[in-house]
Amino acid sequence: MTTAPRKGTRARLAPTLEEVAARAGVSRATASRVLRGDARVSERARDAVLEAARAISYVPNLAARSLVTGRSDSIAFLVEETEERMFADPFFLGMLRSAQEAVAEAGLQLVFTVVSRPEDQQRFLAYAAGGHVDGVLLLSLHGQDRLPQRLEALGVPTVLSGRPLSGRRRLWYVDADNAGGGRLATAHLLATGHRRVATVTGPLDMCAGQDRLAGYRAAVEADGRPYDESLVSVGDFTAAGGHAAALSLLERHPDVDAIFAASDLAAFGVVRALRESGRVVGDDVAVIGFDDIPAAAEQVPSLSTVRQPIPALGATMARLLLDRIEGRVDRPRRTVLPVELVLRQSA
Amino acid sequence: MTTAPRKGTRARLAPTLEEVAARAGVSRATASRVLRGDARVSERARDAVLEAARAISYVPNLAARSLVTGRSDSIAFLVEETEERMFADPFFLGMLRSAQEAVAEAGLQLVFTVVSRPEDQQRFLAYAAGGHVDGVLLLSLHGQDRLPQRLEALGVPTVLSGRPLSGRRRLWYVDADNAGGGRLATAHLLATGHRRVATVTGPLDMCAGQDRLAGYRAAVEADGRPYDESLVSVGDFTAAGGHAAALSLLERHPDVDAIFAASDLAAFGVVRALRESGRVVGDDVAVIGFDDIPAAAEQVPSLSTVRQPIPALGATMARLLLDRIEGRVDRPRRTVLPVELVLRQSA
DNA sequence: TGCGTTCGTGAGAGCGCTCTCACGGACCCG
DNA sequence: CGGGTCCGTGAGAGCGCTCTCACGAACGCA
Repeated sequence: MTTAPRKGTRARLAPTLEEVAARAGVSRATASRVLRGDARVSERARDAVLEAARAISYVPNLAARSLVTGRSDSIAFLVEETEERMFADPFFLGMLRSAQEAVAEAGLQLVFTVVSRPEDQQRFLAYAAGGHVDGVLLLSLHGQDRLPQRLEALGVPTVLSGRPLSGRRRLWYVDADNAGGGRLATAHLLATGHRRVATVTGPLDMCAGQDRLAGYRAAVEADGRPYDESLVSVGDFTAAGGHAAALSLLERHPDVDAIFAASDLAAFGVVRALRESGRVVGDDVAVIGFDDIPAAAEQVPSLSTVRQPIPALGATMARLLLDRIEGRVDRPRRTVLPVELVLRQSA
Repeated sequence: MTTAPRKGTRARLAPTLEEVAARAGVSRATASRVLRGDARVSERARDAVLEAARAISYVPNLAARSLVTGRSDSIAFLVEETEERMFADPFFLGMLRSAQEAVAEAGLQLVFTVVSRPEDQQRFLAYAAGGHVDGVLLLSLHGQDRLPQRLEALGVPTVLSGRPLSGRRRLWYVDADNAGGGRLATAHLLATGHRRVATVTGPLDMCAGQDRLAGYRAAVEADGRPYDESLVSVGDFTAAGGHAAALSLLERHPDVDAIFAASDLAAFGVVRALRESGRVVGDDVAVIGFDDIPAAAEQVPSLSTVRQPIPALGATMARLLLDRIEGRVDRPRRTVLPVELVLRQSA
């Protein structure tokens, strides 16, 4: 096992189906049928093949299989963020978990890839289009990134997390009702007597950021107020971004009495800024976040927030992609899942 | 593009090398040479092939290539933890980042897989042994888990993060000097006048947990004191585990004046327990952690800790695996990287 | 001028599997 | 008892690529 492998060959010559078949005294075709679980095989042949395969530790060569079937039986979970941001945001964790479960249940392998630099994108494209995966679950799409279009053009089925900003004609996606959530949160703040309701947005090159802001604006205007841009401070879904955005907001409007933050992490940053300025969260200033990550309930004071159905989002993405790969669905489908306002101490 | 694909076929028939060659007016062999960057091709042929490939958006079928070369040009980064624990621990983040960079630099694709349930392990084994990856970087090996042995037996080169507890004969690994780190931290606590120096360990089914404890013990005995098991409280590298372990420790030994925690996350839990019991960290009780994750420096008070060279660990693992795959190294190699004591406010 | 050496190229085998097709035997029905 | 249907099986093609080998042209040197 530890003899130097010649370049380009496996260290150990792997047993082939041919050898299994010979050992079991059947043809390659029959051995293949048994190992793929085809029903029309006699019990005698089945036992012989399974025993032979076990005896020589046979593992099918997936490249050879893939070359014939055109399938790899694996799915990519692709996150276009730096590793740092991905690990910092429990949203990705929840999505990964639920997608992983759904994909595993279908008997496929989920491989997780993070693309943080432009050259990574090119390599991933060749990897996916080269047939290493049957489809891609793509998270965290920014701005005018054409990766989904390029994947689709190369024949790689792709399902996005979140509505893309552009080129949405033929793209498949699963999204939460971001605008509805923004409206819900803002309307609640207005209805509970707050007069100066501000918002710390997400990145505005992402649809989720835009939509949550649009929801805020809709709620403000539905309340018969003018939309005041100075009450809007742009963040980026991170705690640090939320903190900075809140500071600039407090400078412009020291009398702000409620803030809708476009993510829970941003809300944590907002809360820190408020506390540093001597304000009491939930009393002087109400705060509502977005996502309902587990940490939201554990904050002091606990964070009111708009709950995204993260497990359902991941599972729905995975199932939609699998249905598409199997040819059970053939026209681009977009799913929008409802959100829910969760009231705690901060509002 | 959106016509229903027949089961088992790609939605769009991908262009083949044959078509590129025909379009460029050369043979398949020459086209292949150009696309793989083989030097011995005339400029005229090269240009024609590249132009033809571009024109029809040719992407090589990696399954076909892999069938011939026996290589997939991708590496698995495998974490045997639940998704939650993996995301909660910045150690994995740092390892992923540095491994990803080293692998990308060599032109290979890194795929990241998390195995949290026993059935996942079986699927991964078939995936890896089936030739989808050329090697595996395996993190977070617990107890008697035989996965590395099984991978090696199936011909999949594997490099471990951390020395395995058993079957270490033929296994390759990269580790930090855990025992040395434990000794360093404990010796410092003893040298600075602390009289009741306790430890909150990691999981004792992992070598890192055992070794850091062994380092603690060695330092205690080197100081001429008896090794007192009641000063040892078993944790699991998590903050919650550290908190619980510290509570039970404080119950047994209210007069403890220094604690060596086997991970920074555990140290955070210890600090919280101390604070809850009214003790002042760094004053009443000194605390030293292990890892030096970024959050350690940001705590109040900032956490003294044993710094693991996380970027070097990940990069070394990746390079060792790549060297092995290329046949540049052929005998099992184990690398142990030095650690360093970083003193801050907590000790 | 003749022979060896390089260089660029193409023909063709074959990687390990799946899948279609054809075939023989067992079975059922009229 | 003959003609159908089924059922289990094997032969063989071929997926798209890489790589070895052989060949002719161009070049160097004696």
